[in-house]
Amino acid sequence: MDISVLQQSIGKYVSLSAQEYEQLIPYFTCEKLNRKQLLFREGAHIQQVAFVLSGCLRSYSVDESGMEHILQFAPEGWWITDMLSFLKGTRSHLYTESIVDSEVLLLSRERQLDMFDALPKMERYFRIVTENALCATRQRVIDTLSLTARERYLQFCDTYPGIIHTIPQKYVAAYIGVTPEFLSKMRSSLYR
Amino acid sequence: MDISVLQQSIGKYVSLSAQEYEQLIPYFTCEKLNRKQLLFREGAHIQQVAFVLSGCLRSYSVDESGMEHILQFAPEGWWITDMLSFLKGTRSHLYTESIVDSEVLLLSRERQLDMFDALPKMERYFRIVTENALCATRQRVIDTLSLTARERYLQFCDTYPGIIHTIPQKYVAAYIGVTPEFLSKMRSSLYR
DNA sequence: CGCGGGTTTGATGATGCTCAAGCCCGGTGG
DNA sequence: CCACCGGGCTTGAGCATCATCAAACCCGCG
Repeated sequence: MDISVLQQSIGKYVSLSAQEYEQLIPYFTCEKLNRKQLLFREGAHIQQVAFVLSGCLRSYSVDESGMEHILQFAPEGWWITDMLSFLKGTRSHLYTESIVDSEVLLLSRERQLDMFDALPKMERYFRIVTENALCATRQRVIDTLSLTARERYLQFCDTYPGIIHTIPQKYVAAYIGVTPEFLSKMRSSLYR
Repeated sequence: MDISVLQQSIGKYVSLSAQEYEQLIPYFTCEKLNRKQLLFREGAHIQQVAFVLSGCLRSYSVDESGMEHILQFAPEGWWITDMLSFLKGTRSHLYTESIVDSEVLLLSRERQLDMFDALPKMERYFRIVTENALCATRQRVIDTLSLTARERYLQFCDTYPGIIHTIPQKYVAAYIGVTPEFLSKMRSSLYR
């Protein structure tokens, strides 16, 4: 398996020797996912966090009326899991699904904590990754509070120029918090 | 100054010796804040994170129409700052204000990074605090996507039973994402 | 072909906002 | 003690945004 994507991500924040990278490998397991394959499902205890080597995943919740709401997209180089279930051991309220054929590295919480003791630099790496995720999520809260649906769509196009053309529009709608129908109407009024 | 609130917070996640707690003190500076006093303002480079010893703070943004949107409340025992400016050194888009007379400990990013090297347990502590903050913020995103304004209000009452009666209603409105007028109407229709 | 999922379009309706007025109440000065 | 002020909360009328529901369309795929 080619873990160079992970090495690149780690290398951005801490520097590990070749030997330390070797040491890292046994903590992870690799898994291939097909398009639309579920990695984690609602009701389960999520014990793993996934790092995307290739492809793209999404995590979403389904409300009581059956509507999906997307919490996160995870393209190549991103981490994804249900943090709440992963950290607290509660039952998950999220589904995590592969949008296209993907390859992920899985790391269990237990092994992650062992890793933190064995390789303190990895605790630093995850501290920074978590800080960045917190920033991004806070910005999203601000955006949903202060922007209109139209502005949130434009913001999304700005923030994720890469995936906008590779995923169904209805996923964009489920992320910015509107119905697919309304997104369609916004788009038709924008490009005219 | 009485830093037992901080010790209690740290003690929840890592165990420090009395000597290590002593070692910690010089990293922080203490500051008293009056009601409505601004700690950080928009446009500044936020170099510090604040830990609330007593009182309550809030961080909020002001959109171009002058409306305030509250990102976070920080009662006793909580950390607060503009993560984005604090981490990336960008100019802040947030105001951080003391709601009532408060006492905070300030920690600069520079000193925090020194502290991580001197006391790895504190890096672990902040890793966990950040993980928890990420969980909470993600839950908030889910709630704003899947709940109605009425449900978000009830959720808020549930989540923050303590502060609901100590802060102006308009702050609650600015947090859950409705106008003060509409919150008032929701409340009158709820309690009848 | 025909099927099915995604997207579009249109009519209608609910949710939540804007603006304006009035009220309540604690503080301040005469 | 009262008059007055100002900020926060309430109430109401009218309106904008966005959802719902239903129908049609498009297009890749079996």
